[in-house]
Amino acid sequence: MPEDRLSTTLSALADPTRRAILARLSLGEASVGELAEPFEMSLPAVSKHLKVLERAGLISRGREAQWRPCRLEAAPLRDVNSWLDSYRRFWEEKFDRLDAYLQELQKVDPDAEKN
Amino acid sequence: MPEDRLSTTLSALADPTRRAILARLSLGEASVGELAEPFEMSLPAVSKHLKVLERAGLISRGREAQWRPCRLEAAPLRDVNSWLDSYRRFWEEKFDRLDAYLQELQKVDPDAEKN
DNA sequence: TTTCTAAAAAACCTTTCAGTTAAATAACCT
DNA sequence: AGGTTATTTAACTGAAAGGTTTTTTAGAAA
Repeated sequence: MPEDRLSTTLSALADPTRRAILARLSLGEASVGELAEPFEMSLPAVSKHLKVLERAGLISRGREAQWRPCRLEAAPLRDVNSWLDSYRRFWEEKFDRLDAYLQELQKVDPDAEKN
Repeated sequence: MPEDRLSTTLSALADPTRRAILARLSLGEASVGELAEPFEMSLPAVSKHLKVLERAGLISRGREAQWRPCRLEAAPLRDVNSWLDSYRRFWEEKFDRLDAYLQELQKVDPDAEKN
């Protein structure tokens, strides 16, 4: 159902195993077996996770003999980042307000932290 | 089973209806009915989406008479942004390579764009 | 050719998800 | 009290997610 690209990307990222795989791939190419090694999970399960990542364009796969080395493809992450950008001001604003509040506290009772 | 925060956030965001709700809330507080209005979807369905967003900490809800106004809470988005940060160099690197390629093209055939 | 290894596909199971309709809550307004 | 409005809860459905084991495919090596 989530036919739009951003939904596909985000739901691919919404799984800790898949994020761990991406983290591993950020260190360099790896085969399916190498990627599966840290997980207490069958190989086909990892293979499925890789297919999800591939469908989302987050990885690509080559062929070398009987291995299919995976590599990270960051373009969809950039798209997530762009989407996030339109909300950046909200968390920055929040921080500013907290900052202002803390300054206000200091003004009213500069020695509060000593108690 | 104890789902990590980032996974909860990302899977909440992986739905276009929920992202549309957040986009609406970025314009200001709104009641459930107001939020539901643009969608061809029953009200309980929207109510469920709101519960998902609330569980993810992406919205908070007040009480005003029979209305429950929702407002955007951006902190989890900041966390997504932080996570993304460690991958930023990958898409920027990619861009650099494209840039280098384009410069190479110009060097080899400086008049290509005139054709 | 046979055999080993890497990976994917198939078939299946269970849980979660996104939606529905119908009923319950809660606060306001006569 | 009784009725209207806003929202949630309950009960149900169908489809998708995430895992399993078993079977295929593909290439390397013997």
